[in-house]
Amino acid sequence: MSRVVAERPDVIATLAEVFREHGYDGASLSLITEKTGLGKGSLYHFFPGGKEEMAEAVLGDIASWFQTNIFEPLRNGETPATAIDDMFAAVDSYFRQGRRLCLMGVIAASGAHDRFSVDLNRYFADWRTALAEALGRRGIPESERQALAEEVIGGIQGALILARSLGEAEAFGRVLTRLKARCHSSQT
Amino acid sequence: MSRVVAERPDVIATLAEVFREHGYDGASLSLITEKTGLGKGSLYHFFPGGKEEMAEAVLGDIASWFQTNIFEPLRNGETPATAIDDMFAAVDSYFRQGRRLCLMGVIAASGAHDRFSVDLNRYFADWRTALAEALGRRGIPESERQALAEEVIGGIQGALILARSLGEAEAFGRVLTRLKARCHSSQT
DNA sequence: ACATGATTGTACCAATCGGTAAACATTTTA
DNA sequence: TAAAATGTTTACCGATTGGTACAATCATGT
Repeated sequence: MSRVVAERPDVIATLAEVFREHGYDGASLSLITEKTGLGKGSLYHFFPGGKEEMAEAVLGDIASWFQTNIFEPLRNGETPATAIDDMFAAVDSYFRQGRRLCLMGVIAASGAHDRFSVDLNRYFADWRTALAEALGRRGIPESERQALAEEVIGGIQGALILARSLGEAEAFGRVLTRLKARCHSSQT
Repeated sequence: MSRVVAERPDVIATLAEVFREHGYDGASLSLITEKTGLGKGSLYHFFPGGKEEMAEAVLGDIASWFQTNIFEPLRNGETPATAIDDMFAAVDSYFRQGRRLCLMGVIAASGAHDRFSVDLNRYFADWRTALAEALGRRGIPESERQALAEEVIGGIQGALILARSLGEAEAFGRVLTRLKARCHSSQT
């Protein structure tokens, strides 16, 4: 039962943190080796495709976390209002009150963005669809849903960058509060 | 009068494009050499501090462009309402209707962000201050100004990332329109 | 106890990284 | 027109990059 050696899933969380902090190009193999405590041998055993496969694995992991914890509840939550509130709470906690960047955003803003365009596209498109659907059940008119969803999702991404740049993590919470209010005031 | 050889300002625009497209770490000297048409010798003649000084020069250039074309009009525009409208128009054009990323955001989301934290901080703080001031003259209450300014500036950043990730440049325009409306509906 | 597969450490690779040196060409100024 | 700036070319540097090969080690079911 107890395994002294590492297993692939164990590494992914650390990999995510390295990519988040240093970007795709900035995350060198030696840095990854250092932070994970795994030598190149182990790394290439788990990820034969190298750095690209490592990033792909991390992005897949994140995508499925959001699918389970954010998108799914938005689509099937008891009441849409609480589902939306839950989304904001989960987002605030996931991004550590504005102290943690979104790896999807980090990759999107990097030179490696075209290498992972499929993952990026699916992540944002799924989020937009799920949120728009919840907004629809909340009574937001068809014509408004998608645009409001885009405003909210983009707003979250931007608030993370803003908070980091200003060195004011609290700015993230302030924006989040406003975006949540948008979702609750039916019109506009 | 006519100069065959290059001058420092000529290079900066090209450098900006390279950093924007490939990020700080992704913009290798050989790539910069290729895109600018300048050899390492010329590059290091203009920027003795190397890559870091190149990026610093580009960020300074961008900062002063925004200072002149966005922040200053916000502070001293005839009427605050048109100053704000002008800001949105200038932003839409500067970011090529969502097809161009913000280099400040790109750097902020990269591993090199702490190397340029001063520039990033000033850029976003200045923008926030200038916009909040214009919103104040527009009648937005003191308590609202800063938060709304943060929502707008963050919203712009996020919309750029969203538009690129979705492969839908138009999403940027949609968000911009909504943010502009926020600035004009006095309350909330 | 032993074979087996999963995991890891070490040494190595060519290519590229950012950066330097200095001879060379071109303009500008005096 | 000569000297002094200014700009350019080329060759080179050590360090680091992502990646490979493979023998050694480990945990485990039989």
